[in-house]
Amino acid sequence: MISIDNRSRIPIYEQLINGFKLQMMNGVLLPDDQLPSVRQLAQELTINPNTIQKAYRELEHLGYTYSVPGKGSFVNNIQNEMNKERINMLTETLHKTVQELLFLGLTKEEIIAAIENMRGEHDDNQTE
Amino acid sequence: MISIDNRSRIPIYEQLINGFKLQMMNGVLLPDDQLPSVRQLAQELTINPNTIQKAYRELEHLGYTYSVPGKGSFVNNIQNEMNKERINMLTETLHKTVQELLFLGLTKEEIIAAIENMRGEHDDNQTE
DNA sequence: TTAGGTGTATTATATTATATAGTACAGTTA
DNA sequence: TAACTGTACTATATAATATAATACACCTAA
Repeated sequence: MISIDNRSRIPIYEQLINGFKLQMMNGVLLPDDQLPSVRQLAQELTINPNTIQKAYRELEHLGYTYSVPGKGSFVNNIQNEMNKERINMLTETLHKTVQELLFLGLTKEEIIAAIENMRGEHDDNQTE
Repeated sequence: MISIDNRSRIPIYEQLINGFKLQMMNGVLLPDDQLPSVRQLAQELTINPNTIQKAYRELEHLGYTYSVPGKGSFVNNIQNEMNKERINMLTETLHKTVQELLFLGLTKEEIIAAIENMRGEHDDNQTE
């Protein structure tokens, strides 16, 4: 279930978009899986249906889903492309982060050692 | 000079805060250095003095600066603490980024290789 | 065929954060 | 004294966001 933080600066509709994107990336939502209906999700999360609608409209516009009036909203088959895009984003973040750590005095060796010591688990947090 | 992006979602006053923080971290602004006056900076950046004031108020509240009415705003002597805090933030970002890259199928070796190949320069971009 | 589900569109309103505008006052300094 | 500093205050404007209330067309199962 997607969780909403009402106190976040990120708008609700954008939290929804991010949440669904994550679920697609992580295989929780597979191609042609149906998303919750606008009204149902609105009721579950206690937010306005128009806000859900806005998120769904944007998800479809971004190519992540397709909507069939009268039936529902469904996941598009673009997992590979999404992963590539995501990897590009993360690689860029990695680059900037390492650059600044280097500037602050850490050495490459220290940074690499930190990575070596990481466990292989996945952290399912939402970007703030 | 601090640059402002009027199209960013980050409010101007927060861009100012981030900009000054960066200048302190990078040694551009040293302890007891004077910040530009509210009115002068407002004129240079073509933004309202109240917006500058808000940023300065927040910077002081966060402990990064101290203000003397009639004299000006000055940098506090907390460089070391700031660097430590910044390193902690960056390390956490590094951790999350690597975790997600691992989840997406990259190997530790690939990630480390990417870091090895980085140049040691510093990228002075502002967080989006 | 009908009832109840689906997405979609529209208009109006409220709320909040942000930014601007204008003014004022007290302290500092040359 | 004049011109600079920070600071405070009220008012207004604007944009983004969220809610509210309808309405319509489509689909599906009873």
